[in-house]
Amino acid sequence: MKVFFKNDSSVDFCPVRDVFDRIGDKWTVLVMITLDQGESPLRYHELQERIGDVSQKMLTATLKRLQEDGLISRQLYPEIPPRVEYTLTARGKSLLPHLYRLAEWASEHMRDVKKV
Amino acid sequence: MKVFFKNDSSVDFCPVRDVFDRIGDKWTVLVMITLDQGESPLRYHELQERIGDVSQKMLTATLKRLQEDGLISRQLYPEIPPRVEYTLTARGKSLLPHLYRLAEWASEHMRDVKKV
DNA sequence: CAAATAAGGCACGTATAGGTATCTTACGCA
DNA sequence: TGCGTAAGATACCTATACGTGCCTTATTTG
Repeated sequence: MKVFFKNDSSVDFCPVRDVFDRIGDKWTVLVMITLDQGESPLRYHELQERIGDVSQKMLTATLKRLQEDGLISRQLYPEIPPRVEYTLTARGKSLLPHLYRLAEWASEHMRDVKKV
Repeated sequence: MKVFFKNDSSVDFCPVRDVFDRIGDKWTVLVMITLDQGESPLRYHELQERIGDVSQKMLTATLKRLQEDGLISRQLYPEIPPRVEYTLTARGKSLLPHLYRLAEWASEHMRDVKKV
């Protein structure tokens, strides 16, 4: 498998690098898992409350980017006040098992590993 | 499975958050995979060349942290000039399959996902 | 008429991750 | 006598990820 080298002559196609550049930020994975654990669609403020310590600015930015990438979908109900519901797309769901496996690994090993 | 909430009353134990805080930086995963793909121990400069665009400062810092966390081991041969070899530990190796699965997912999906 | 409500937008400030450039050590070799 | 070599250390600088605080909109309710 071709995994990552930037200086690999043939490519600027480096899966490992790409995926960690994309989801390695502070909130993306958390938002995806929160959506997965909620009973399907979650509204903006529900997400904010469940995650707890995410700022409004970062939650907005994270949701926007996830949507642009086709990992979540955004449904706007033009009521007053507005209602917006977020759901994982099929592509988003397809990523989750891998994240959970990492979480399992972490459960078993992170206690011994230095906290950030 | 308890995955992540910081405001979960019982814990400051949030596997997903922990593991991404730890390996979500720019170089950690790359170093681990480079070690895995090399024929076992790799020397400092070999790592630097294979990765290609890592700075000396960041490679040193990344290796040091990986070693502190028991994910790689460092063998110093006190010759002149010095020789240092890095290897994955058992714990380090146990993390790799999960990283490869993420890479596979990325191979299939990242082309459609916006690049950083 | 004022307040509340949901989902943000926007300006500003800071902390830190990461890059660059220079220095060190101890020896063999020309 | 001075250069090359491997593995870093250290000081300095910058870019950006992230946080904070205030503003907006359109309607309903007291």
